Amino acid sequence: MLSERRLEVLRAIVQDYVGTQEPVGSKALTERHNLQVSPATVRNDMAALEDEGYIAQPHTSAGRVPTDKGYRLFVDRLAGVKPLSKPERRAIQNFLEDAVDLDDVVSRTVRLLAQLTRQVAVVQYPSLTRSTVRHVELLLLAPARLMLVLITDTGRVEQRVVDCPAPISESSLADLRARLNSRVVGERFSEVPGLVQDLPESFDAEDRGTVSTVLATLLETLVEETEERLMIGGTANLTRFVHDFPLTIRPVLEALEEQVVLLKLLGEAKDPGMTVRIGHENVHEGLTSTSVVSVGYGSGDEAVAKLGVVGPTRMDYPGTMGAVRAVARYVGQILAES
Amino acid sequence: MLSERRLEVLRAIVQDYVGTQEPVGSKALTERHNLQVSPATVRNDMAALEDEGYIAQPHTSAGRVPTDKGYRLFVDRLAGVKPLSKPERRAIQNFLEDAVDLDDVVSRTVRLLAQLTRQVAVVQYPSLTRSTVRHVELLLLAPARLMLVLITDTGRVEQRVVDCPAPISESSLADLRARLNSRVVGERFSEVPGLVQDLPESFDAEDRGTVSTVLATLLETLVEETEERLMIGGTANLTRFVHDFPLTIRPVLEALEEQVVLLKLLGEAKDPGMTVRIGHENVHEGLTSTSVVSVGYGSGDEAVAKLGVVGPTRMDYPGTMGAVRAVARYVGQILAES
DNA sequence: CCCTGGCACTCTCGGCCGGCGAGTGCCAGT
DNA sequence: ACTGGCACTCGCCGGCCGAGAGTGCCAGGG
Repeated sequence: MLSERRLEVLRAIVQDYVGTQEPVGSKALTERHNLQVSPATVRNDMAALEDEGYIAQPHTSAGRVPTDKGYRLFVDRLAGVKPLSKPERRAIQNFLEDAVDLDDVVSRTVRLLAQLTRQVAVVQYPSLTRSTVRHVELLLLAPARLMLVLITDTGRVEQRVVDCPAPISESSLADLRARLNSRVVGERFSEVPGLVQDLPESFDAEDRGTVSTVLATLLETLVEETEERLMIGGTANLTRFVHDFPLTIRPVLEALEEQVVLLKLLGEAKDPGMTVRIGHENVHEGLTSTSVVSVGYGSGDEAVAKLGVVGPTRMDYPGTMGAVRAVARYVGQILAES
Repeated sequence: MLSERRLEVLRAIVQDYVGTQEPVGSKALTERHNLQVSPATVRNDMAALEDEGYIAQPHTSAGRVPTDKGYRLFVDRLAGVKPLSKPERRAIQNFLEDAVDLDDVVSRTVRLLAQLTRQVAVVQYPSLTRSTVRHVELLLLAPARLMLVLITDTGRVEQRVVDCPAPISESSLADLRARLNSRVVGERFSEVPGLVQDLPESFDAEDRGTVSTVLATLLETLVEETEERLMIGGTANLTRFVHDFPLTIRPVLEALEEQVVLLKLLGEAKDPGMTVRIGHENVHEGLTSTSVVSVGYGSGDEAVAKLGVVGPTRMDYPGTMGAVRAVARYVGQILAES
């Protein structure tokens, strides 16, 4: 067990290192933080912290640098979340309020997060697993070809072209449209399959094939749309670290281009509250020298999706966590209003 | 006027420099290309080329490097477009054929271009200026609130929520939906305003305000959607140049995040055929050390949008142009089929 | 037992120097 | 008009050195 002062030393090391980006030595520590002990004492503490694996020295006789384990202890026990200032919060709210549609909300959120944290921002589109059907529309494109449009309560619209096994009349289609909507509107996606299962039976034999095809496509769309989309931004912020790790930046950019990777990254954080994954805690090997701060956000009491930032392990955790949390809160608010 | 051999020397310099990324000297030139003259002669030619501004030396007594003007001459007069190999073309076709919808086509195209050219790929979504309305749908969300869904012949769907000045009945709405569609379906966007202008007059006074509001929203959507969206990819390829210009990469990444900038970039190329903008020919200051190769592509005989790549001025122009042209061709083909 | 001051040691970093080699410009000769 | 020769210019690389920062350890004192 580490003494109180040693924890304090670790905290000081993390803070200084994050601020200066340079290994921090014992003397500098005692000067900048009023630890009330001599450098020699701090050195002993540092040796102990190093034994425990919380800090490391890049080269013999250089200052110390926090390890992933050190950052972990820091965020878990030593640091709080730094709330944003009132003007900042107001700016967030104003900026998000001007959004005109869902795409705009997400894109504004990404820009906001990237700017606030000066890091790479990732925002998942609101999830559809918990969302409900607002409307299903069917349009005849050709005698045996129609378009299925699905509108969700989160404001997303998806369309699919359906090739029918047989031509269908406008009246039958209107019939199907009406019955379909009366059954599924307002229902959660997961409920839909059970609700439409018996629909084909109530149609004439000639239309039954088409109805089945339409329903199959609808269910398929629901499933596909449950797989999330996301938007990223602020990659230019990565260049701030180019001088330090020119060779680390490439795998990060590559990972960021793989939506699958990012979705998994966000998805891994099971906690609906804030999650911080530090360095090697990220399984994807391109991201082992980055940290990910993510949090769920939602339009109501439930979290519908996640957002977060990706940055170097040497990030300002309290500030970043504060920004992420605040943005998530306001986005949820905006979504609930619309 | 430059002699034939001097042009040949310039071509050799460009080719060697692009290949090696290092300033090329007179001796190396005579060895690698069989110019049939001595290094001394080449030196005289190089001095002449330098006087004319086609090449420059980074430092006294280093080899020569092409200038923007040199590259310009190279692409205009000295280089052809290098066609892709048959296996490459087949791979492109196969990869694009598997696309399931428009988003997928665009996303696959981006990945393909980025991979083929090992540069940053930019693909504009098919333009709507020349496209036509396939269907307009109106859905009642609340008594005085409805959703407008616009479907285009390129397969894009856009939706807007409309707040009406007064409640509207389902029957009036159905009436509006039918009349609206009978007028605009199949028409080009630019024609729509004139076609719907007098619609409000044919409705009862109570609905007239709502009809006007709906029409206004529709026209607004048409205009907004004429402003293009685009997708980019392959930014990780930028890191290949990080060692050479660590400070150049940041403005490039920033520019790439600004859709407006990219749209202007693609839009500036008036020629529907291939356009190459080299270095300072790009007005955006972040991109003055990059070249942009772009070309229009389309589903039929008309170009509906552009695609291209952004890379360092020291790129393999013939190869890049070949890849860009081939991809554009196949995308056009795929779009025409679907 | 914990803290402190002192001290010798290690290593990085920046500057400096000198040699090497690539590449050049010029000139005289064919 | 081309070529070979030659002197010259620099950038690059490796080695060297001194400064400075930081460390570990030890002996002494509260």
